[in-house]
Amino acid sequence: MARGKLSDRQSRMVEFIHNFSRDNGYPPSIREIGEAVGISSTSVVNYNLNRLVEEGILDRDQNVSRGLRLTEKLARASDRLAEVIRVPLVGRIFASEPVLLPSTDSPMFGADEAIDIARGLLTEDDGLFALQVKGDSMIDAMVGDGDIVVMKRAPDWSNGDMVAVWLSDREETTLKYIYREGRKVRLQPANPTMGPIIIDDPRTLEVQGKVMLVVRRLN
Amino acid sequence: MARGKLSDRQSRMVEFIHNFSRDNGYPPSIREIGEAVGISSTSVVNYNLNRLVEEGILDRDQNVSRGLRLTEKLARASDRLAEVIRVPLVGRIFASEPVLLPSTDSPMFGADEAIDIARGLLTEDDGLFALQVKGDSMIDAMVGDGDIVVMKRAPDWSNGDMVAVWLSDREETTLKYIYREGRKVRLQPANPTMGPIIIDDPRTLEVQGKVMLVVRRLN
DNA sequence: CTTGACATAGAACGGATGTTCCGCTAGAAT
DNA sequence: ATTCTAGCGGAACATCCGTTCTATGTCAAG
Repeated sequence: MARGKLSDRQSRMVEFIHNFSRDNGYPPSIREIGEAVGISSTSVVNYNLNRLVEEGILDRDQNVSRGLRLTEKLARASDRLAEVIRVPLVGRIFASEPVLLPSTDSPMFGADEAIDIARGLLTEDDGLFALQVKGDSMIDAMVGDGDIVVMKRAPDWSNGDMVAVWLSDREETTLKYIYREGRKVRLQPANPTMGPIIIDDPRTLEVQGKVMLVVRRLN
Repeated sequence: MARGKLSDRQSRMVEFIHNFSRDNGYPPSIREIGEAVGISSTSVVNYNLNRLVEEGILDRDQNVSRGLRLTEKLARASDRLAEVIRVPLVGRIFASEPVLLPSTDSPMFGADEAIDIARGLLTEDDGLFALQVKGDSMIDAMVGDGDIVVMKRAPDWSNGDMVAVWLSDREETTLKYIYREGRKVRLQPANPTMGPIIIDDPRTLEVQGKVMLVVRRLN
């Protein structure tokens, strides 16, 4: 798509059409577009609309009032199916306690809160749950107080995953990158200035979930 | 919704309006509705449309061609569009360079890439843009390499906001909580183990955006 | 039976809307 | 200098479209 070539007028037209359609439920007329972007002549609006059609940004229906719609990325409802995944917010995560895992059978049940995640941010959509971090104990994973961690129930992990682990001998939950190294396991903090933890006995380690996403809301 | 009271005609009208809007991107005209449901008279269509308005199923704009839209759940278009906000991903953010701000006029359409954010995660939806962090220089803000920062164009900030600032004397971009303290400005790292930076001369400080959201994708 | 509310049909009116044609200007190409 | 093209403005036109008015039929309540 050769879209860097839009003139200032054309950009404003596209933006106006988008906003108008969103606000009113139907597209603007040629004269409404003209008034919005400061064009007195309907023929000029018509001319630029046809340019936008050539650019592939717009579709038009001839001889139909308001017969235009934006294409592609600003597309309409039909393309927007299942764009949002609702992930249940099942609890909080402390350093001092194991992760409270949701019951396997009905993940949505019992959670009164949930968080919406756009589908494009996730590679999978099954077995997901979210936890809110409490306290500053996960700072070495660059995860702070109040951050939301979206995890996937993943009994079997693979090298390089960031996981939530419960270390039974230390009685501690942490978020680390995990690597298998022979019989041992290496837990690597996300903060590159910090050193790894080597777990000699893998039985003291329980992987409770694979971190898929971290979200921090401000204000 | 008290829709058991709808006549057969009115039900078909609602269904047709819904399908037509979905297929064409704009609502049907009165005559198109009439033809679809087998009504020869425009006044009868108009009459039944007004009935649907009374039922709360339809909204109409007077004297506007195709000036109607379905309300409630049938209004897929407006609902779905509101669920996801597409934020343009306008560039990357380094410690060593000022933030590349999007052109003020139409931020939506210059960027080739974009990131979807569920509406519930954001409190506002205007003037947003996203930057991908490059490098580990923002680790004191608990923001790592590859993280995506959603910002709002905000020339005027208020105490406690996390902002992206360009420090002209240090030639450095950082993410910090910002507080006005008399004539000075205090920049507080998100990491509580680190101390603040005090800026004596606010003219060496340029607030380039207010951070609304930080997203970290793993795998 | 009469009345009145409701639903429908048809026609006409006026405004809204897309289309087309003509003329003008600025700038690049020849 | 001349030609060509892209872009713009204005006006006229035919049609699309919402609105309104009148007339007709149905049906239940009085």
